[in-house]
Order: sequence, then C-alpha cells, then structure tokens
Amino acid sequence: MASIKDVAAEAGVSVATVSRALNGHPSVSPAARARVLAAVETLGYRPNAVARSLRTDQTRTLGLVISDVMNPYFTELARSVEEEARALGYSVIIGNADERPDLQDHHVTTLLDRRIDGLLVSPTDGGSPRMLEAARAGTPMVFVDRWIPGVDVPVVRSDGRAAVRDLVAHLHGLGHRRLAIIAGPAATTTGRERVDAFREALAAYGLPLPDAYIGQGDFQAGSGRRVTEGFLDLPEPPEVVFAADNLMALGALDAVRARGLRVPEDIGLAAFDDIPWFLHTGPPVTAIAQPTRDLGRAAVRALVERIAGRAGASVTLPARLVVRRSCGEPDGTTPHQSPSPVRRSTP
Amino acid sequence: MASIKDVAAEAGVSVATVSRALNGHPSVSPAARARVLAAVETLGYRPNAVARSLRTDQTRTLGLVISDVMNPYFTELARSVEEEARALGYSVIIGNADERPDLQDHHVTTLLDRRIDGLLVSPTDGGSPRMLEAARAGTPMVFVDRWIPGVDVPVVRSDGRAAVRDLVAHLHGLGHRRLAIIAGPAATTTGRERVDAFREALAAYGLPLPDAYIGQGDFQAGSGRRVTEGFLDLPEPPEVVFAADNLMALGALDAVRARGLRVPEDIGLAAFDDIPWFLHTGPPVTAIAQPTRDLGRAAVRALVERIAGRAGASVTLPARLVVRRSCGEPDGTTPHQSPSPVRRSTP
DNA sequence: ATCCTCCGTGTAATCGATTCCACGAGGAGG
DNA sequence: CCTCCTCGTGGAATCGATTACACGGAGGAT
Repeated sequence: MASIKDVAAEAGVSVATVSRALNGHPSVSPAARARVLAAVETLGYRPNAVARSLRTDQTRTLGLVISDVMNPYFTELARSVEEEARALGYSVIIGNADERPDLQDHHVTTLLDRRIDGLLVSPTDGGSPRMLEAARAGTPMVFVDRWIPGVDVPVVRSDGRAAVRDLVAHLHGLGHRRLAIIAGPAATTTGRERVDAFREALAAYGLPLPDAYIGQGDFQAGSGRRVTEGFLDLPEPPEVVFAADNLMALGALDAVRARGLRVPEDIGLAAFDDIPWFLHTGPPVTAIAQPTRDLGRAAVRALVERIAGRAGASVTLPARLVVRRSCGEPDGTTPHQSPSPVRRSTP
Repeated sequence: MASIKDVAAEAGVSVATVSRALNGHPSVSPAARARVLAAVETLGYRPNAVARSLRTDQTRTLGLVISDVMNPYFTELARSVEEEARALGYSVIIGNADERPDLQDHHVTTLLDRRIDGLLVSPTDGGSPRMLEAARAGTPMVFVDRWIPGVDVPVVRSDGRAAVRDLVAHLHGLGHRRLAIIAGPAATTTGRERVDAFREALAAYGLPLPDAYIGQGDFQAGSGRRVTEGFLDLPEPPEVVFAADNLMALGALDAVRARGLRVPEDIGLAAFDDIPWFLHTGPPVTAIAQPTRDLGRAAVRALVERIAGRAGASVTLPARLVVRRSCGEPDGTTPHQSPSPVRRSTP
C-alpha cells in the first residue's frame, strides 16, 4: 500500500507538502497541490488512518455498547447513531453486550484500547469498575436509554411515565382491573422505572400491584415466556400482561399460544417499545413507542459536544402510547381522557 | 493516559523490557516481569492499540459490510460473525449499506483506511470499483450471503434450491397452481438465484411463471407492499406469493391487510429467510430458513484463513423449508414427498 | 584460568502520518 | 540598494508501540 513517502517521491515534493496539500493547509502553491493530487491519483493513495490517529490523538470513531443487537429497538438505535455520526464525520464501532456484564466490560475495554474519541453506553448493569473508571478518567461518554445513577455523565433517554399512565387509563377503560407486569432486571434503570411508572399509574386508579403480578424478567424472550407461564398458573391470572420490552412480549405471546389461549380474548398483552413487527403479530400489539431515531441523534450530538470539551446536555424525550388490538377491541370511542396525544393505529 | 514509557519509568526498566514482559517474550527475568506487572497495575496501563497496529501492521479487526442492519437476517448474521471473531481474538466493525451502493462504498473505503485485517461483504450491487480494486489489491476478503461473480474471493452462502423445490412441492400439494414471486434486485446474486430456483421448481410441476407473476422488489418492506398490491390488482391474482426475503414478506402482509383480505384464505404467503417473528405473525409464516449462525461462523473462519495467507475455502450450506400456516392449513398428513428434511413447526 | 555461549537488558530504528521550526526567494517599503 | 516581511517549502521531531542489534555478566567447557 502506497504511503505518504511514495506520494512525495512521485510528486517531487516533501512529505510535509503532501500532508499540507491533502489537509487543505493554506500555504501550498497551486502547482505543488496539483502535482500532489496527480500523484495521489496515479498511486491510488489513501492516508493511513492508524498513523494519523497516533499522531493527532483522535480516531474520529465513536464506540457504542448496546445491551442486545437482536432487539429491534437497539438495532434501530444503533442505526440512527451511525447515521448521525456519519453526518458528523465519525465512524461507529458497535459492541453487543447481549445483556451480559462481562461482555459489556470486554467491549468497553477493547474500545478504550482503540482510543475511540467517545463512548455511548446503554449499561447492562449497575456499572462495571472499568466503565466507572473510564467515566472518571474523563473519557467523553454519554448514556443512552439506560444510565447509571451517581455518575456525572449526560443521559439521553425517553420518559415513558406519561405513556404508561395512558396505557393504564386505556386498560382501565376497557374494563381490565387485574394488571400484571413482566419487569426488566432491577440492575437497569429502565427495568426499575417501568415498574415504578406502572405501579404509580395503577395507584391513580386505586388498583393494587401485588407481588404475584410482578414477574422478574431479563429483557430476553425466554424470560417473558417463563414469567407469563407463571402468571397463567396463578389461581387468579391477570387480565392483561404488560411486558417491559418487546422481546419479553414476544415470549409472552409464545407462552399464551403454547397453552392454546388467545390474545386478547383470554389474556391481554401490551409492551414497552414499539417495533414494526407488532403491526403484524396476531393480534397487533398495543405498545409504547419511543422516539428511537431522535434518541440516537441526540445522543451522538451530546457526545460530540463532550468530545469538543463542552458540557453536552442530558435529553429526555417523551414516549407515546400506540393502541392496537392486543388488550381488547376498543369500542370505537376514545377509551379514556388523556392530556397527552394518543395515536390510534389499526392496520 | 499512561504510556509504555511511564510504565518503564515506574518499573525502573526500559520500554523494551516492558513490551517483552507484556507480550510473553521468553527472555525476561521473573523479577523484571513482576516489577513491570506491578507498575502496570498501579498506573492502570493499557497498551495503545493504535500505536501497536501502526508498528505491527495488523489491527486484529475485521470489517463487515452488510446490506441492511434492520433486516433480522443480517442482524443475526452480524451477531454470529462478531461472536466467532471475538473467539478468534478479532474485533468487528460493522458497516450498514442500507442497500445503497454509495453507502457500501463509503464503508468499504473507511474500513480500508483503518487498515482492517480482513473484509466480509454482502454486496448490495454488482461490485463497486473500490471493492473490486480492494479484492485485486489483495485485501483478505470473503463474500457472505451474496457475492460477485468473476471475482476471486471465497463465498460463504446458503443454497436454497432444494428448499425452494420443497416449498413448491408443498404448495402444489395444497392445490395451489398460480404462484407468484416478489424478487430481489437483479444486481444481487440472491435476487437472481431465488427467482431461478423458483422458476425451475415450478417447471418440474409443469407450472409456468408468467412475467406478471414476477414482481421486482428491492429487499425492503415498501417494495413488497407495492408489488403485492400489483398482484392483487391483476385480473387473475396469484394464489400464493413467495417473497424473496423477510422484509418484503412483511410488506406483502401489509398490503393484504390493507385490502381487508386474509392470509391464507384469500392469498397465501411464503418467505425466504426465517426469523423469530414469523412464528408470531397472523398467521405464522411458512419460510425457508438459512443456517445463519453457521454462515457467520464459516465466513469468519474462511476470512481468518485468508488473513493467515492460506486459501480460505468457499462454503455452501443448505437451507430448509419450515412449514407453517400462511399457505393454507396442511391436512395433517405429509403434504408432499421430499427426500430432504422438512420440519413442521406449529406454535 | 580462559574462552565461548547464552541470557537479560538497553539503545535505537521503525511504522505513517502531522506539525514546529528554519530557510531561501521574492516583493514591498524606505 | 538595503532591509524586512511573507510565502512556500523541506528537515526533523513526535505520537506509542515492537524488535533488531549490541553489550555486559554469569556459567560451562576445556
């Protein structure tokens, strides 16, 4: 592979001039610039990003450590992150933690070793020593979706509280009273928050959330299935199950079908995170949609701010309820009064 | 960030000794090694991968350029590629081409600039100049899923021919005669092959594949929807639509629902690529499943062989038909005789 | 006792870029 | 005509690692 020296030799100038010509430095004569460009062309020269990074101490690369690539929500997030980063001249290296703290650590370490300019993390757990250390050491960092309390890092996330209230109002309006939740891991903020929001919303209607109606999941399909089976085995099963993410909702659907039961006739289902497939399941699933694209964009912008040495503000965007048929057929009128916008979506 | 010099100073040895101690070089005294390790510990030193890459001319990084990250098939592929690469001590940088040749080119260029050790590509088109140039220049490269004819690069892919025959046999057994296909882009090998396989299989039953029953899609949901609408507008619409990938099947489902029609009563649907969601759609979709995990693994192994300077053989793995309910209810007996294994899957 | 070998270590070159500093030529101003 | 500044350019240091080569000392063979 041709190096800058080869280009210099071909153009009959020094490497300094080649570098300047290629980086748009003002004091290069038009003649020299032209010769350099011609040499670059004939040799098919491309600057070595590794060497450049070593010298300039910046890689123009962002690291993104997400909890689970197979989860469509995170896939979409990753995609929007990459898009925005590309627009800003950065590349993105994605690390898939698969909801495993050890893997998350592995990726954080690898990315730091590669001297990425900034790190975007959706933490799987309460924060590994390596990550906390990185945050303290001053690595530009931003949390997306999930975060770790007590760490001075901007957080870009979606607030589902209002949407969960809308969901409970919707369910209440449909006549449902026994509502259960498949929770995410308590080690994650989203795992805790969604349960809290659900409990609060229920309380507003004077409904209880008994322990038997809180199933402990891990944001993966298998746990959704197991928890739902547990619910169905209860002497008094819930009328509706609310899954704290889309994968656990999928597992719940599995469990219901495996018993030969139907949604929503035998049991209702709602999910946090809306994904394209929910339109096509039998029946279409009522879900809480996050503004995923905007979250990705905002996260990258905040991170780039941090890299530039500025503050980089936290951002919280509202989620919204998307009503479909999985909790029972609405009767055609608004099922509840709510100040926040509720989109009715029927395929 | 602490560098090797700091470690050397702290341990009271030279940088050469530090490097040797850290890389397991035999001629380092136990005493020196211990002092180095202690210094590394107190300073929290981590080797700078950028500097190492520059010197050793290897990044221990693989590039993966895929056609569309939002497609669950490619997501799973990416995941298995990363897993196998990690097991072999490599990192993976994923580039999402979004079925756009220009984006594909952008990623290939960026990855090459970063001096990745090898490139895994699922080409979006017939091969951009940049990619062909890279292949010729001797960059270790392997095609996965799709490939470009006439280029001397190993191909790791799945052969769906037998499975497509099984599918047509299944459809024929159910009494269907008017079969249509939503094809992928003719610029891709998978786009062409699946149509060819379908046509051949039909011919074996004396069935025609009229031009009106070949819809041109682009592997994205929108095109599946448009093409299906076209089929439904035909004076004699097909009895079954076979989508050449899962996203176009999703679009087809959309189109059918939008008309208020039902699958499979009004029109049957089958898809190439099986994904978890097909179990949960209404109705569950009959699909051709590729051994995605194995493909990813094999691709990485072939690429690593190439990097090591060895040949790196092409691999072709068979796909298999997974019968569900979207083409009509099987009557409970084997719908056809087939030498290859057919799994019956009902949720 | 002497010489050779081997072991542990350090010095310095190197990878491919960027960038500080110096230098020569040419133009402007006195 | 001399001085000073500006502009374009080249030489060389630098980033942080790896590694060839040199060297001193210890131990074994004769």
